[in-house]
Amino acid sequence: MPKIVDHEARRRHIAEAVHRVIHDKGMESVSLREVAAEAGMSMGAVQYYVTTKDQMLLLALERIGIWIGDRMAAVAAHQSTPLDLLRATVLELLPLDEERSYLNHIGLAFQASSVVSENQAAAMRLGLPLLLSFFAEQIRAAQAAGQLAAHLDAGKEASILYAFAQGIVNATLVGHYTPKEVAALLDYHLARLRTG
Amino acid sequence: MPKIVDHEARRRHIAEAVHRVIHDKGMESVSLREVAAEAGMSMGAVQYYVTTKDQMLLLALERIGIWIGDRMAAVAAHQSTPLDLLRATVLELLPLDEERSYLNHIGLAFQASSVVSENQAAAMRLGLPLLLSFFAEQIRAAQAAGQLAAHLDAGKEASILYAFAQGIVNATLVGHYTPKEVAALLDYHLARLRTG
DNA sequence: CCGTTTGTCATACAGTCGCATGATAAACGG
DNA sequence: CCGTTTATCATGCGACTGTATGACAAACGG
Repeated sequence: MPKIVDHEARRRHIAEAVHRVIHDKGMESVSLREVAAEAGMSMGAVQYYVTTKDQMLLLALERIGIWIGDRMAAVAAHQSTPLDLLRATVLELLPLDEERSYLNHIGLAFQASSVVSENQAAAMRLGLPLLLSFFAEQIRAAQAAGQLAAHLDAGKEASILYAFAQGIVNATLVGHYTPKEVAALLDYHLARLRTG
Repeated sequence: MPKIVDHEARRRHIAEAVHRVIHDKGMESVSLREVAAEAGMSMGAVQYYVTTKDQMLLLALERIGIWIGDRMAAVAAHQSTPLDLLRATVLELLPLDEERSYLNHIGLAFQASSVVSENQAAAMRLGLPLLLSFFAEQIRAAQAAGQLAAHLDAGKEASILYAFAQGIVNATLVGHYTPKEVAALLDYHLARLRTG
């Protein structure tokens, strides 16, 4: 068995096991043993790819970032107008189906964990500016296309839009909103930014 | 020593110790021993007031709700116009100083924990509608007073405002915004809701 | 003054934790 | 074919976990 193993695949496999444990039993019950069992491998094998628990969590966190990035890129390739793209991108961040709910669930756990672990906080901060500048860029494009009002501050609107999305995620995961209400709220907000 | 003890005070004392542990070392390192040490009492004494760990966390969570409620009530007593009150109330929820940062830090940890514990999720859901309806009421009052545009949907605006606040909290706790930027964002958003 | 309640404490329990170690086997390079 | 590298494994270690239990002291009611 040894020698010919795809390290990248193994790491991804471990990261996904961490995700499942976080989702099913919460961040507090993430342990090397639990993750190893979930991944279907021995504890020693996990340790071979990840020397410490913090490293394991960091690996899982980075993979979440990649996952989100991939989803965003996929959406970006399929939309027509800047405003459609903006709307689709925000929707992509919201827990509107099982996969997005799963992703947000894990993201929220890491958000809380990040406040206490500087490593994780740093990893978390990596993706944020990219997302914000992407939002801002799309808002400016929509303004140029006459879809959004020209007087809007694109940077601030991007921040507000992102904050809105995160807040909705929190409330929805606790069970306060239904997917339908969430989409309606986003459309209501976007409508007010329109020209006219 | 026994017999003449203020049970309520003891429970509050324990809850505050839990808060400090969550804030300083994260939710994962909350244990009966750790909390007892933080509270300056023996483990047995803690167990006398709280029979299980879940109960202890629930107690700490309820106390957070009370704390926030008290802060909101205090603010509500000191403002003049509906719009001022609305603004002040939202600001009260944001991590603009050490105490509010402390409070939000703990709240975020519970938010993540709640997704896995139904008890905590239920407790979390308790305060939310109160806050949302308070926001909506204040928005309607501001509309009646001519401070906010009459065509706004008060309910949706309340939801958006709260989501915005929660999202800003997340980003700020990870270290992305400064208090000044946060306040500027809120004012920018409120300005667009104004009459005219 | 004495029995009962109320509060506190130390300790025991079985289980889990992160991490380290040494053995073992498979595939490689020579 | 053989030594080295790569990968996996089982196991051990001390520390810590949540919970249960029994002893014990202080204050009460009668």
